[in-house]
Amino acid sequence: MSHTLGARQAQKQKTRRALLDAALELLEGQSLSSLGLREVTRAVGVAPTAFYRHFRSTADLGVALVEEALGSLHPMIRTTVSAAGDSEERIARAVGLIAGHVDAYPAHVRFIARERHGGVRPVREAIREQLARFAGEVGEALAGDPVSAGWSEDDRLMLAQLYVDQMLVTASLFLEALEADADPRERERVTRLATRQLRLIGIGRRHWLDGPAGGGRSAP
Amino acid sequence: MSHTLGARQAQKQKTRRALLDAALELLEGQSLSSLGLREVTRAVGVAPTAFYRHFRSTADLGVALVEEALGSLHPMIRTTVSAAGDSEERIARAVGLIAGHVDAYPAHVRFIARERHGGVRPVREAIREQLARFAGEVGEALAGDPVSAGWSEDDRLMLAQLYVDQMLVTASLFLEALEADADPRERERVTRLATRQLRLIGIGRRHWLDGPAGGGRSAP
DNA sequence: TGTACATCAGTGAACGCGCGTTCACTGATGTAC
DNA sequence: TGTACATCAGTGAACGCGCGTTCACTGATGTAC
Repeated sequence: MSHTLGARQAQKQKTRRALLDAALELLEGQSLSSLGLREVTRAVGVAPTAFYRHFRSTADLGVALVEEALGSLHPMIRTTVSAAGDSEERIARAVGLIAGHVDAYPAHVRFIARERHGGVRPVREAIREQLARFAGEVGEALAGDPVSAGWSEDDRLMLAQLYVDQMLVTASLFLEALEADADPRERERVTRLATRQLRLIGIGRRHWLDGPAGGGRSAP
Repeated sequence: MSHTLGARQAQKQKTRRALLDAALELLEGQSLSSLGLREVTRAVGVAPTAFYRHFRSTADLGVALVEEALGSLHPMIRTTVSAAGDSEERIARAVGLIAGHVDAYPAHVRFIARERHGGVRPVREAIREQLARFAGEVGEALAGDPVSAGWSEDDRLMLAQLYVDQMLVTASLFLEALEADADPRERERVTRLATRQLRLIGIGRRHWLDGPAGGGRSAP
């Protein structure tokens, strides 16, 4: 609360926000690699040249969107993974959190899903970096979980990456359900599917160290 | 062998192939939604208007690429899932097949990964359709596997979708390893990771019907 | 508090360029007799 | 086999349009004294 933004800075932030929001909306129907700078400024109602006061290019704007879309997820990760309750409760909570996040930020979710393998390298790299951080955090959280006690760091990270990818797959199924039709049964179907997939992974997790050699090399 | 293509038809096919190949190559550095018709024809060396003799639009060309990229995968699916050998051998073979496919058709793999959630709806839908067919085939193959004997149709499909998504995740990791650097250790790392993830899923699969209620609701 | 000067977010005209699409065409290939 | 006509893959000129980027600018906000 020490220094209030000057009127100039405040206005600049406002324009920047408007550019980011307009871009995110335009990206519902196209990829970042085809998003035009003039499209964005037109949507906001400023001159095309104003864009350069905020971003070097649309790729640069894309990187800013990555930070925004994935940065807000970190608190959620903690809540999801390290929460209390038995296995079944935790799965239900995780799936519910994913569904809720998709409802709250559909454009962010679509952006990440679309640009993760999209045509703009710096954006792909920013997403990869953020997802790697996520996986690292999930891996740490798993260390504090009795179910994966005694696992090697390596094994925890392997499972963490499986969870992160599974989270993205599920989120994008919820997104499809959200936009394709208003049929609430589709949403229910995705919940059921994701729940059972997490359940199967959870079972694999509980038996990971069984068998003669451990580390998943269990007997037939 | 009944009717050889006339010279005209043969030439047309040749141009069509050239357009598809050129597009696929141009798509290594961008998304379909920013691919220009003139770009493609320029790369092939024909007039822009020639494009219309083969495709209505670049989106239409994209749909053709989907059929090509995913159609060729069906035989591989059978080989992967329903093959003989113990669990560990089958996992090794599956991971090897994925790595080999990425080596053989990197552009196809990138195209599917990129456009699965890309900005061109008809292409997304074609990919979704093909992947659903895959999951169906994998589900059928699982029916003939003693490890998932007694599973409901629904459970088999759940696992099949998990496998298909996992296959795509793994393929795109191999692709990154292929293009990012020539370091063969990266490839080895991906092989190790994918192998262990499949192992964990396999363990979950073997214990799916354990426990009091079955269907994955195993006791803590 | 008032004044003089500096900063800088946003403007608007201008540029050269590549885009998708239209149209009438050419000339090799195919077909009917 | 030879001839006359039909088909149609690919051409090339032309169109209007929106693009990214440059530049000198304006005028409100900020700062120094």
